Amino acid sequence: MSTRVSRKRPEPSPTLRISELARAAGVGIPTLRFYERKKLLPAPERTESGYRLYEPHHVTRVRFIRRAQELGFSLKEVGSLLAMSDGKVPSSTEVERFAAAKLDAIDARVKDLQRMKRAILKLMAEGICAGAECPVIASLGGALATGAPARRARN
Amino acid sequence: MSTRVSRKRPEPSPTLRISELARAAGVGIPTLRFYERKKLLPAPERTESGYRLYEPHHVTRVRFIRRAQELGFSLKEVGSLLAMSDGKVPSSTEVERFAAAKLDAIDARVKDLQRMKRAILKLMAEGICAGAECPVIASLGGALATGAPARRARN
DNA sequence: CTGGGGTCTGCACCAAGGTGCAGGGTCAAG
DNA sequence: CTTGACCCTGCACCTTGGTGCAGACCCCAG
Repeated sequence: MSTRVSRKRPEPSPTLRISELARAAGVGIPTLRFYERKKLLPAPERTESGYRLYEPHHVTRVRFIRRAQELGFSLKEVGSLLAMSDGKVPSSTEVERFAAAKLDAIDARVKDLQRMKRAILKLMAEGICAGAECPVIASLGGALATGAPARRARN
Repeated sequence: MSTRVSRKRPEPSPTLRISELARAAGVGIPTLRFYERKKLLPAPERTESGYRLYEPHHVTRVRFIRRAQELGFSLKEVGSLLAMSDGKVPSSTEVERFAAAKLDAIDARVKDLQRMKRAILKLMAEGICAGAECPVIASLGGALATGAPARRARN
């Protein structure tokens, strides 16, 4: 395994081809091409024959994408985060506004998760609840009796 | 507004028709029919002419679905949570195992979010980082130098 | 120089979670 | 009894985030 780089290329050029990056980052090959189309990965160097040549830090980048996704960020948002970290971003104040917004979003998400956690714990402590009275649902579905905000309504 | 229920129906039957539920819960009408098909909402009563008639607690239920989704639960998972809270669930131990798993998942998510938050704060404190060295990426994308776990690899 | 991997491109397809639209029934008001 | 707002069903379509597949290079070993 991996003897392919073998004695024919002992130079300090630790490039990866797509299958190696895929394996290292734990994703499929089509996914990498997909990320490239979506500009989440830069178009990599190519060999003369057109094979993509990645560098080790791309592994980190791809893993970051996956982790961020698991945290509930869309690929578009991940792209913004990456652009931010790449320093390739419009204005510096914009960076800060974006980052601040992200922080708020994270805090809100954490709070909601903790609310749900408490509700689940309560549920387990009290036994199964009946119908509409369930604390889990009430804790997150509650309109707070402040009337309906009503964000959308089409068709 | 809502004079439709007016003097023609003063009985203690506070039913909602679909547009009212949609408005109250902040979703579109097709979404409600979609949830019904997906068994997230029970098939409601109908009028003689086939109009759906919801009850007030359905508002809570729909709001719960949306909140849970925002927290990163899929509709399938939300369905399990709802089934759990409805008490319509296979075995009681299964409930607990599911709930425990959810709690673990929530904890993990919170931890990652907090990790990302710290990284963003650091990023803001230190100014924009360069390329692969970015603390945001490193904090979440890091393979921990333990070699590649390599979960998937198709095509 | 032939075979078996690996890779390329483009296109089709998938699942989730909806959204929109046509064609038709319902119902209260004017 | 017509009009307009609402509702019904079914079907098509959309976006996101990928997967899979065909057809064709590339490349190294035997």
